[in-house]
Amino acid sequence: MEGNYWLFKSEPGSYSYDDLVKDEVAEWDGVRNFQARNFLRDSIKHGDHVLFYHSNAKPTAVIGTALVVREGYPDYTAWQEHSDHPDPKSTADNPIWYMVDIKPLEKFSNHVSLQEIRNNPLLEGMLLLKRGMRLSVQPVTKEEFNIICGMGRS
DNA sequence: GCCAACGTTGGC
DNA sequence: GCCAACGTTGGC
Repeated sequence: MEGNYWLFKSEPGSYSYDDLVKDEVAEWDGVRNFQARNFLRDSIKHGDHVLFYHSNAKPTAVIGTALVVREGYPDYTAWQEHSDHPDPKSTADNPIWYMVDIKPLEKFSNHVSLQEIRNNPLLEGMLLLKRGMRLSVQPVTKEEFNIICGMGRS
């Protein structure tokens, strides 16, 4: 039984890879999309590997990797009225949104930009490259994960 | 259950 | 800042 691989998007202006390094562990809260929620709640397991991607950045790129250290549990920021992502429909008794905890693993010496990913024929199947793909939590294959790690170390 | 309006994401 | 793509909401 082997772990799975994921890509998490974050806008560096709100939470960057360096923030993760500083915090040592991050609660991946604030995801408010049902498809991404299902991954967080049902599929992402302790020990799974994560590509940490900066969206809305210059350039947009995979910055490094992270490790899942806690499996899906209710995103309590949803029922905190003054959090960044309140959702009054979610309650402690009946949570709608979920999150996981991650810790930093490896910061790449070479940030792997979206352009480099596009230019690599081995990665042409990546979900990230699909038109209109906006999922902030998405699966990647082991092969894609390893190829991007290789590019990040070169 | 359809679909128009609206809001958000995210690359450029 | 623009705008295409997509998700969500709500009237009917």
